[in-house]
Amino acid sequence: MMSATARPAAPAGDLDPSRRNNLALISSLVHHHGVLSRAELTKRTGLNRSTVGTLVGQLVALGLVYESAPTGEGQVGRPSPDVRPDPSTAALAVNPEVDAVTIGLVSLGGKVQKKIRFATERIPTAKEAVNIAAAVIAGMRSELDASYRITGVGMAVPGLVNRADGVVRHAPHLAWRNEPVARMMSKATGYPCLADNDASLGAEAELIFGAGAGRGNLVYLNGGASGIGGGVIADGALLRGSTGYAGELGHTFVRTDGKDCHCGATGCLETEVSQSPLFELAGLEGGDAGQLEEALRAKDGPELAAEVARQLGFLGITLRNAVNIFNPDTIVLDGFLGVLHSLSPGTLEGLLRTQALGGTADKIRIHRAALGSDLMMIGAAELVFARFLADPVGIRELPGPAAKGR
Amino acid sequence: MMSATARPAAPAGDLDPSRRNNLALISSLVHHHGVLSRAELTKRTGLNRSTVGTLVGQLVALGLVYESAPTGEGQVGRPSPDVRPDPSTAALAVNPEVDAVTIGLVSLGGKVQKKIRFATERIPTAKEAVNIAAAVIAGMRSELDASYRITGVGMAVPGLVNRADGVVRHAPHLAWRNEPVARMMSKATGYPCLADNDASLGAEAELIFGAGAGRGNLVYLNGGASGIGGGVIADGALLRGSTGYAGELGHTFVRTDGKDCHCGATGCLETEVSQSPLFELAGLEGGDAGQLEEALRAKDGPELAAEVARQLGFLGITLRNAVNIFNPDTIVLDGFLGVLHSLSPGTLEGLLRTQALGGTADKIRIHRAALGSDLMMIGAAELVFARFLADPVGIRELPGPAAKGR
DNA sequence: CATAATATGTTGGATAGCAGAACAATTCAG
DNA sequence: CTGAATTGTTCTGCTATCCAACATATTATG
Repeated sequence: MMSATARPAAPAGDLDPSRRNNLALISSLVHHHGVLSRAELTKRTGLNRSTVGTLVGQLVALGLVYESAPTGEGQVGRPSPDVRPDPSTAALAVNPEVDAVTIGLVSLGGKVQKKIRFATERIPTAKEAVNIAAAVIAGMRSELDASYRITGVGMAVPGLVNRADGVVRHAPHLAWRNEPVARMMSKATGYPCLADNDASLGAEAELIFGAGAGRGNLVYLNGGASGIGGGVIADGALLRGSTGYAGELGHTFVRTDGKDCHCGATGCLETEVSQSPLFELAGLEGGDAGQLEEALRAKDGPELAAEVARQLGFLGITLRNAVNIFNPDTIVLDGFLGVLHSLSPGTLEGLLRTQALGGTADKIRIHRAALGSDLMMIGAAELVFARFLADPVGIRELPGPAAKGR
Repeated sequence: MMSATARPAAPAGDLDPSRRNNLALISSLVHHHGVLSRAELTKRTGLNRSTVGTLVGQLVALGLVYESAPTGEGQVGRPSPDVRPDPSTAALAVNPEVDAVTIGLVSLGGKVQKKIRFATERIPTAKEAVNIAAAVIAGMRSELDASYRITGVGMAVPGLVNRADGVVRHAPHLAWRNEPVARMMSKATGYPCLADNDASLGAEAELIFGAGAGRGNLVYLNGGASGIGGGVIADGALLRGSTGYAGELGHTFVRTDGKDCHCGATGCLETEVSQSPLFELAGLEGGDAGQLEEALRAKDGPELAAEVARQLGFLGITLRNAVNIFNPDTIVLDGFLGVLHSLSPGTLEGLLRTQALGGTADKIRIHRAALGSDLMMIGAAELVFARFLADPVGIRELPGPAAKGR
């Protein structure tokens, strides 16, 4: 059996493409849903009972899922065993930031098993970030070898990243340029490694496990110390673009005669909307979004209200553009953008209702990010899982250290 | 053999999904390329020679393609017969505008066989547009029945259209609201009918047959009497959005304190960039983009240059946003936007080079639309073909008049 | 508490679609 | 005219799936 999916026959990984396809389908369903009975799997895939049986059996043998005793829920008929993602299959996640490198261990199913934040005194270079991550991973090594099957390392980097080759083209706040971080990380850890933009991965994580679960059109905006990052899920798939740099909503034009932005343009969202004036008004030196919100809620006043309104106005322009362009069902705001939104609930919704086209704005749900600080870990791990789940049997050909030239 | 593509098993149209998939693959390849030898088909699909043989045979029997004598090109070995789209399989295309309704006959392979522009004195209502089109089609009926197999009618409407149900939610320049045009057209003609936004269809047509052929990331902008429409191809697929209204780049924010737009917002591209001042400067009362360009080229002067620069500046802001968000490889400008661009070549490229992120702007090609006035016909027909090619065997279940309630 | 009804896992053919091998056809090179 | 190269054609075998019959486990019913 052979079904040529699109391009010159995918390098047949030993298995019939039909089988590979169906294996990937089932393992992805289980991974994304957490628990799914075999009966539900047959319904969702449309495959025959007997076929699902053999497929699940194969996945169990591969260590991707396991079957557990049916949770008798009072249904008539023979109970169907629960199929769950096998948490011993896992991926490592790395997220370099301005002031820290965070390393995580995420198991299949999207659960963060471990998270280590390594604070740095200075902004880490690419080499330093890789070394820190590699050292932490080396420390976990015996535990990993004993209890987990590590499928690879995923990196979430705040900047322009080419997912295909794992090169960071430019990460302005980290001052990285043309750093082949995936290759470096592979060499340092021995695991295959993939990298992508942090906000893109955040968007995917929110789509699969978070606020946008089940929705196919999601706009994700994250506000942090390193500016505003954006990721877009359009019609169920992450927007990548021709060279992989799509989704940079932080540089949407929002103001005529605005300030100069480091990107070369003027009037970018990122120059008008930032967290530093908020931290100042809150009387804080630094901290995370939660601390910021707490401090701001305590300190009320016209000055604060004006600043919040000003920033929300510019954010609203960006969202109005995004709604007209993407027609999303869900908008997810993370970091201090989520704080802004919750300080003045309804404001953004109101702006969209009057300014966006087609009167479809009423149906858009604006959420704060649901996954919190685990988001980047889950997103980065998903980078690895996605590739793994697409072909659970075939020999992985990630740009690992053992990979032959290409 | 069965491969569950994604959702609850596609309603098996009688045929094994694997076979259906491969048939669709081959017919699409032939449709998009025009001519393809059987040997090339085996290479592109990765399927076995023998399999391609049976598949092509089946498509010939279905009347989708035909094989013709090999064009001996001096290649060693047995010549491979050419496979071409069968032009007797065709679709009808309808494009209502402010001042006319255009009806076309487009055959498989994207060739416009016939095009009739029916000028109207007033802006047509939805009912009038449908009646005009139905009358023209009725006039062609005997010819159609004799020489063509019509697979359906596609409509390209300047406004927000829901492709799924063929309802025009709002077409401001036509003053249509919630018009179920697909259903109306089906009833009037007896053919299954589909409808979508004109610019979206233009983008698809340019992707498949025009300036963006082969590229997967394309931003299409069309400037006409009815404002500025946009369509985006992201990673090979048209951007649709949750309710099908994505791509409205004409309402990108480009100016603080700009004029009010009919959409409810201020400072939209469409309010700042329009063709009427250009026609005034050219001393024309009306006409198409070609006439406008000719007149403007004859009439030089600082006033004109200033207006062109002003409009290009705002267009540049929109493109800069679009480049940051979509990271496209191709930008296609149609209508008077194409004229603007060609009057001052290099201006937009320069703006993007300095203002867009990541230094990838150099690789972006900015084109004028290649397909000219046939564009909407081809795009609208493609709407029908796409559905037909996806399952050439299965009984079509378009919302035709014979379709049972749903 | 036994039996019926229902839903689901399991097993053994049957079928559809594709690959592969052997052979035939057609062209170019000398 | 012969050999090499390429591709169409035919036939056989394999694989993944579906289908039908049966087995199993639970709830509903008297």
